[in-house]
Amino acid sequence: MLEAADTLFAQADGPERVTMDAIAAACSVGKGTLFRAFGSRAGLLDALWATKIDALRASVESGVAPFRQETLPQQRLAAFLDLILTFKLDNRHLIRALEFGPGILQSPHYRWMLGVTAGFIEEGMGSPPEGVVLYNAHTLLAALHIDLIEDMLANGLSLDTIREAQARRVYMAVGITESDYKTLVRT
Amino acid sequence: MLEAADTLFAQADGPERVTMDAIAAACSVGKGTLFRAFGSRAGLLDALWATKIDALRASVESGVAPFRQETLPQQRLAAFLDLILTFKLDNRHLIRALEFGPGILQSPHYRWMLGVTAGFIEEGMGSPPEGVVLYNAHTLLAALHIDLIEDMLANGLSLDTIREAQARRVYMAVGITESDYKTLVRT
DNA sequence: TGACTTTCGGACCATGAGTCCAGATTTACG
DNA sequence: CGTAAATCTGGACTCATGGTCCGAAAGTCA
Repeated sequence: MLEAADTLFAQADGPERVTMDAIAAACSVGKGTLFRAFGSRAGLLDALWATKIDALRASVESGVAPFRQETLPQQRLAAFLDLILTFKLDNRHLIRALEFGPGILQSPHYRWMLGVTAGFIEEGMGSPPEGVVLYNAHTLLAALHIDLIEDMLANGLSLDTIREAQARRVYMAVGITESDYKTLVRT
Repeated sequence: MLEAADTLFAQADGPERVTMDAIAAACSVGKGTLFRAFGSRAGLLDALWATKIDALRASVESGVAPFRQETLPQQRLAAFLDLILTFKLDNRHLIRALEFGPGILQSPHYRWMLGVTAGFIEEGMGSPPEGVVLYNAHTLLAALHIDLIEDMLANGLSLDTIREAQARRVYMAVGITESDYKTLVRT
């Protein structure tokens, strides 16, 4: 049932074009059933997102590949954000639908990403000023808005350029110590 | 006419609650007239935004106060972003309506902000790697999404904390030279 | 088989953006 | 002025879409 919806989103040119009626039809099921199962459009999108994101979650939490404990937090963070980037591009229509609805920031999935990101940042920085960790985590994720990414891609930035700039930014957000920052500002 | 709409947005608790019918009624005008004047809801929002943003535009382009040529680009950028922050908070409902609609990134107003931001960054950095200026400009602005700001405010970060973190980030985006960055990464 | 419960599906409702045209208002002109 | 043409106005109407609801179908048990 989710698969049918997923296919529809993947094929459609815009997420707004995928109506609940269309999804119900694609599942050869009544609209009532669809709504009984997911409660609302948002619920359906959430459920879809959940199935998609489980792979990410698993690889991060089971500490394999670039996420083993020995790897520098900076590198784990960079790898994590890069993973999210490709994930979003792979599911751009679904993600677009999610990010245009209100309340993504409250969604458990976003909250999870935020927590992971903040964790890596905290590991990487010493004891940063109050709020900086959370701010940096939020803004790193904000740089991954699908709309923004696609706009950059459509305006001449290559995916690799974006990747590099993002990595650069990660090191800046995490790798610089407070004292480095202070000497920098003082000049 | 725009004033009436503005008042409605300011009073309503959510921008979705402000319907075109309501605006037409508040203007004591027919819906037809409203649509003839602005073309669509998006057009109306845009027109409203334009009137609001003109003040910002003027102060930045006329080079007064924190925007005189002598001021460091970093400081001008920080001042600019801070201005946008307060501007967005002052007009949160309107801005929310804009940012939830698709295509803000294409809007001339956003493009203007992007240009100004990128200009300051370029002034402040030497000759950064291809695409970094644009990337940094985009992501600095992305950190100002009203939804994000309000979420942070609702989760214990004070406005001053956000301001400080933002300033910090500006200096990192602009103030660090390429060689500083490289020695940093190498460690 | 027959009474009772659960689930299904699509007709139906509510809402809000955008259209359209009959009438009002203004302009043009003799 | 008076009248005809041109323009403008407002709100009734269409249309799309998320969400509800109820009669029917299917399942369950004795």
